[in-house]
Amino acid sequence: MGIKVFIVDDHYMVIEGIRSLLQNEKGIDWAGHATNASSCLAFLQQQQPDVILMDINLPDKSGIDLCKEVKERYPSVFIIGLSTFNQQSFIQKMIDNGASGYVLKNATQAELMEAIEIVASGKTFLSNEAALSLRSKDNNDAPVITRREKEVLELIAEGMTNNEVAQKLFISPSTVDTHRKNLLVKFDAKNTASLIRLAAQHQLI
Amino acid sequence: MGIKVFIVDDHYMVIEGIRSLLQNEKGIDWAGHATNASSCLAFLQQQQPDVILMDINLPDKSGIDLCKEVKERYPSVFIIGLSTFNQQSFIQKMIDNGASGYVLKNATQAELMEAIEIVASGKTFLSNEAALSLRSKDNNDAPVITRREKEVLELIAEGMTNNEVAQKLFISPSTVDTHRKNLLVKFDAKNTASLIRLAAQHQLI
DNA sequence: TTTTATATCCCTTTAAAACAGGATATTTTG
DNA sequence: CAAAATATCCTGTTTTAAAGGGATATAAAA
Repeated sequence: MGIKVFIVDDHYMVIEGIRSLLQNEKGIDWAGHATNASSCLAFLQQQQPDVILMDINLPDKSGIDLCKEVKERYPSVFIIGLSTFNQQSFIQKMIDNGASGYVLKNATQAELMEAIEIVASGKTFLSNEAALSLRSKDNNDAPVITRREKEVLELIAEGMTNNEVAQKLFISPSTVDTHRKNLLVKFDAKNTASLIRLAAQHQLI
Repeated sequence: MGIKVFIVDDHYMVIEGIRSLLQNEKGIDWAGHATNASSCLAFLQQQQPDVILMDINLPDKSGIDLCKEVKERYPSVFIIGLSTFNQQSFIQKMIDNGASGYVLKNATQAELMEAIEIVASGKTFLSNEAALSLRSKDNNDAPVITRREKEVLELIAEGMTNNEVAQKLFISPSTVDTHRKNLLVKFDAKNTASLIRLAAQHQLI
């Protein structure tokens, strides 16, 4: 009875690749795969694997959100983030949301196996590049913004004015203005243009 | 003697996935793989496969440029673009540079096989989604902007006002305003916020 | 060569954002 | 519980952007 591994990735070729890398490993049992967040959650209602390899980009929901949801419902399942992007913000968010590891898609079989085994034992695994990225100094961290501020930010990014955002959220235009002011301060942005650019760079919109 | 297929992709898992998908196909011979453009070119000096599956994102050079280079030197080699991105501009550029097909990474084995066989016979293959994307009117393609407009756009994204941009570029604020108006029209943006978001989404800033 | 695209410049009015400087109620958390 | 964070709302003023309407010179393409 090996480690039961499940995969969520919207790319069939990546699923096949991982299956191919793991199929001859004795310590690994293939639990199955999903190509989106909802079928992953549906699968988990039936059975829980030991480790989930989870892509960050899924069609219906971000892997970052899915990670949080899965860990809330099934805390005993360990999650390894899987991505082509070696971005500090992604890695940090996955870890924050309960992931036990992060592996890049250009990882070798040995690296993948190492990650699965370490994570299954309850420890944390970061691939070399991911660990480096987390430690890098040119760490232009995204500012911490509240849920409400994020809502407002997204609506502004869609082109809405303060009044429109206010109507949409059933709050006063003054409140929207305040959130906006706080966003400018938090991002150290001079105006809306730089605010949206910074937010986009940090993948917040 | 089947169709000799070579793969260039920087993701080991994708290479494994494709190899796994193709290994039991009788009409296919595995010619090898490369994880970057230069080792792909080095391989081609030794031997030429019939079909190259080529990722658009490579570490040293874009697949789009590599495609052009390969077709110039080895016109008899057929190339299939491979990408997670179903973006019209990418597909078009690959075709323009001599690719005979475009397949998304979430393609099934059947689709991949079909693509390889059709392309090897000298015809062109586009996956369903790619073909749709090429024909779609709600073309999620970046609008064509002039060099000057791009300059202005970048400065706006940095948080500069019209007056500041004008000073920087040694032109009148009125001119900056005109460029700005044209940018809003070209991007079909309601205001600066949506303009910057769209520009960021199209990797223009 | 004539059209088209690009880049430049101007005016006016209205709408929106930025800035300043408050206040209060409700959560969250140490 | 008390402090901190969050979310809500207010009155102003100043600055900037958006929308509408123009115009001219030049370079590139048909």
